[in-house]
Amino acid sequence: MAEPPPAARTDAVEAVNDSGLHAFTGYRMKRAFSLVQADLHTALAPLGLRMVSFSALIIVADNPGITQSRLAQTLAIERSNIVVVIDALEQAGLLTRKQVPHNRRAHALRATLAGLRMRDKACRAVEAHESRCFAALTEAEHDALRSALARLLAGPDSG
Amino acid sequence: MAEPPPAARTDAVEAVNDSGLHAFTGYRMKRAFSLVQADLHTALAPLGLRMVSFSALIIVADNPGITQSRLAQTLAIERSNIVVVIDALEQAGLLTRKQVPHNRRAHALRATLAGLRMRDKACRAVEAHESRCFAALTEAEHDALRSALARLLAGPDSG
DNA sequence: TATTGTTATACTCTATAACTATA
DNA sequence: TATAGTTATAGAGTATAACAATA
Repeated sequence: MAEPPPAARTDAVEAVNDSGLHAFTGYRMKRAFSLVQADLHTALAPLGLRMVSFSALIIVADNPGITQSRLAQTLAIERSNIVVVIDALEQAGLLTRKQVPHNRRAHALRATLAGLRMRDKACRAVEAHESRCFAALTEAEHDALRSALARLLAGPDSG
Repeated sequence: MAEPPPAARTDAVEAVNDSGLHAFTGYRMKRAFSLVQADLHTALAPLGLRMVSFSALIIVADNPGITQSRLAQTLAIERSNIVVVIDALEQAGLLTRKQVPHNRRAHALRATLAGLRMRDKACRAVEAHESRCFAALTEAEHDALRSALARLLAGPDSG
């Protein structure tokens, strides 16, 4: 290890040692996700979508007739918190809420034509965002990241 | 792939297709981090620490005399938001705020003896938490995850 | 004029409890 | 009794603006 150059003595306030924190994988996940999240927010904002409404739109588009409870369960958010998300998507004309014939409690969600188009447009925007965010990774690194995350999500009792 | 067992026919409401969402690495990061975050919260709660106060305690312990601004910068949070975190750690007797001799604006933060002990105890708890959370990964997978995250944090112009 | 710590504020995200209408 | 949707609310986390003291 070389000494720091003399020029750095006056203004280099001494680098902060954050190695203790970065030793934890969870902390790295937090910081990395924070970067991705910020860029995604920027990518979706012009479309009038937030992360959760984007996620909901995709699930509804791919699962016509899904109920709010099932949607909430799929997104791992509370039933009560999905309401305003669906409200916004419905008011934007991107999906419809209809009574289920044989269960008048449940509401069947379906993407409208505008919703399907928005889904496609948003997916293209998010794909571009991911290309930007993960550009520092090689294909192999990206694949390794994706499969490690999948393994975590599958749980400890799965291989 | 085997067919699902007949017993599942009646109650299996039809599996939800969430492949469109999981195609996005960012979504996997969100879900995986959410799991880790919840477990970490549980691990730190008995010690009276939150994630941000744990992080702050580590940085202060490893960087005696650091100012609040430098700490906030290191943790990538706003200066204004670090105040209550430091307040809590100070009131818990885990660190001290002292005037810096040649700059009466700045406050030098130092961990107390109790703070250093709490840091050690909390680190052991978090290490146990990470062992639990990442138990599904092989050593190689965990390393790949850590290095991919480090690459993301280093930015696109560093490889 | 710029920086450090601070306060106030607001907005998002998330979690819980409780209500209604159905089943 | 349990479920689906809803409302209200409270707690974190986060971001901005503005101020006093100091440089």
